[in-house]
Amino acid sequence: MAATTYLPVSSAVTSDVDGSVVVGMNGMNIAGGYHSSNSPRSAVDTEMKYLPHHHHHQQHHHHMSTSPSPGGHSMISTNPWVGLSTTASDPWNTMAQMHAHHHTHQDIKPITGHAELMHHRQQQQIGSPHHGWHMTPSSHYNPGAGSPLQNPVVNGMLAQYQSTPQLHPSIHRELQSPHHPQHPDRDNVGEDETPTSDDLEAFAKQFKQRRIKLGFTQADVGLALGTLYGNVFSQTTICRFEALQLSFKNMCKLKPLLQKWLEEADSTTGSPTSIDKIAAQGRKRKKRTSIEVSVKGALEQHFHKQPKPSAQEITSLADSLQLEKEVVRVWFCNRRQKEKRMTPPNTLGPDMIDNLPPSGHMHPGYGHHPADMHGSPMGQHSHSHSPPMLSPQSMGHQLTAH
DNA sequence: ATGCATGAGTG
DNA sequence: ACTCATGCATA
Repeated sequence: MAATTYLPVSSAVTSDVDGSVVVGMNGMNIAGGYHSSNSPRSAVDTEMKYLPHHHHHQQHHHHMSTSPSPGGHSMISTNPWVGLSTTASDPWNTMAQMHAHHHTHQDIKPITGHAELMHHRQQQQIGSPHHGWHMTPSSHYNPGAGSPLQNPVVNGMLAQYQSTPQLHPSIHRELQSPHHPQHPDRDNVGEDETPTSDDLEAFAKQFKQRRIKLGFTQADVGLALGTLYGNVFSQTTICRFEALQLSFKNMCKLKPLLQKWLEEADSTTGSPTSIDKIAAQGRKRKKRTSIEVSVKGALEQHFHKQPKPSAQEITSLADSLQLEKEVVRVWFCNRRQKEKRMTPPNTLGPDMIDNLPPSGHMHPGYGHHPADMHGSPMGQHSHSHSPPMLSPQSMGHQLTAH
């Protein structure tokens, strides 16, 4: 069933280039191993206690004033460090005030570091995959480690990258308008400008290869991006980038950063400086609910029939599957997102029968049919060149009419 | 490497 | 209430 547990969630930390770490907590600060010219290694497992007191994170936030908030509250935090009241609301338990949102933060980007080459994971204390509401601050292995990172840039945020929010679905990728501001004299730098799916695929592959050769872990890169530009990313994101498991748009956004990191990384090969650190503080987060395989199968089936079930369908479905409605809702959201990734999942269970087209013959690998559904923009990747990713965003249904 | 989750932004 | 970008916690 559903395991609903709340866990503490990390907090922000400020690491200094020279290895000093400053944690925003009362007398708590942990330091990880530091540099090691080349041999990354540093092991420090710090256990943090969950503090019912959220400090608040900042890390980055940007914001343009021009946000027409419906509520009529446009607030620009002049000082990112000012204590913003964290809406500590438990959507699952005590949902009450949902106003007073000062959206000035996204998910925080905790910095975890160290441990990589080695194979020591000491975490994992959960025996049963469900039940329990514990707030265990401890245990969290830290990926990333002392790696040859370099680059100062600390002190709060400076390079405020444009967060590339969905400005608006104005897509116009390959437009060769006669009036587009391009370089009169092209030598085509081949650097920026919307890459194609193939470019991304190629870059991702190259990136991964270089990264590994340089001896960096995905977590390292994520961290480095933070020290480099002020945008920290998790191991997850880097991993997804490499695996092309992000949306086209997201890939495009990240590429420049990773590209730059790559340049920096191998140009400075041999430069010490490493930072790592971690911190955890808390804010509660619902624990991951494990959905039984059988239930997943059922969800998949419904997904095929109706990718976007109505609120009520969700309710009844949740009821019949004995899951919280919210869990089901989120499941569908995530499932939909998956379909939109560059490397979409092949929705097909080994034996997912039951909805074959009347014609009765599908290829091993796909099945689909009515309903509409866009197609996966990009086939796994069979060189040649996959069809351009279409416009990310508003491609509700765009069949690549060949 | 991924499953489930959070939250900002949008309607 | 949904989409999207992201990530903690896991497997």
